[in-house]
Amino acid sequence: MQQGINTIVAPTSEAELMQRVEKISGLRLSELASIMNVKMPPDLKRHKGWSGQLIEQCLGASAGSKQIQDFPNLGIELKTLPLSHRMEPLETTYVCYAPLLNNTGITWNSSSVRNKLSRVLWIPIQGERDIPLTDRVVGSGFLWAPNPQEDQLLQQDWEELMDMISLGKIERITAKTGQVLQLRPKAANGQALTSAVGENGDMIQTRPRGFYLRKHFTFNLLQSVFY
DNA sequence: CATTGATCATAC
DNA sequence: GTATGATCAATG
Repeated sequence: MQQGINTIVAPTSEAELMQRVEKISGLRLSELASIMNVKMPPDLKRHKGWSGQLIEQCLGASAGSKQIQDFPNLGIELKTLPLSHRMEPLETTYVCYAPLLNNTGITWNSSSVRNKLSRVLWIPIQGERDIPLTDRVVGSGFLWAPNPQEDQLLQQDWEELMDMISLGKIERITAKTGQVLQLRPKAANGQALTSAVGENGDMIQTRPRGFYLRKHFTFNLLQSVFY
């Protein structure tokens, strides 16, 4: 068994964080779970965030549901990325909860989306469903920050979506809206409701939403990093 | 068969 | 309910 990576202490530097990232690269999820003394679920059907939380623990990310980056002292957000054998993302990437109310005054620069995506540690993980969870291998994690073009695309979509939300057009937003950023339901189930601005500026109840990165966006950033 | 809309676990 | 970690699975 590997030594020295079963830490829960937050990394104090980027170099320290990346050393830990290198140490878990190439390991199967079962090996990682064993090292961390975490029980493995049979699959992800009822444990969708399991691998993400396992990696968090391995790297010493601060747990919890706080609206901050995973490594606040380093300004780095952690995201796992399920990949096919062709190195293509298998899922969209959740970014953050979408504010539906009281969002006047929020700009792209002060938005949660930009804050979360300003610097991301991506950890690729084999994600194909025919590979048993236990055998899926962790890939080489890498640091990424949006380049000017990516930042502009994200800003465009964010502004379009936030405008619609502010103007009471949230029910007109579908997952098709946005080139690289999507707004989709984000809740425990379809019955969950939250307040939002309606068509006439009134208050309506709607499904909570979250921001997600489209797969082609994460695919492209993978390409730019590895080629 | 890719995508959209729905859903699962957990902390507070 | 809000927010974190996400993937599932019905549907077109």
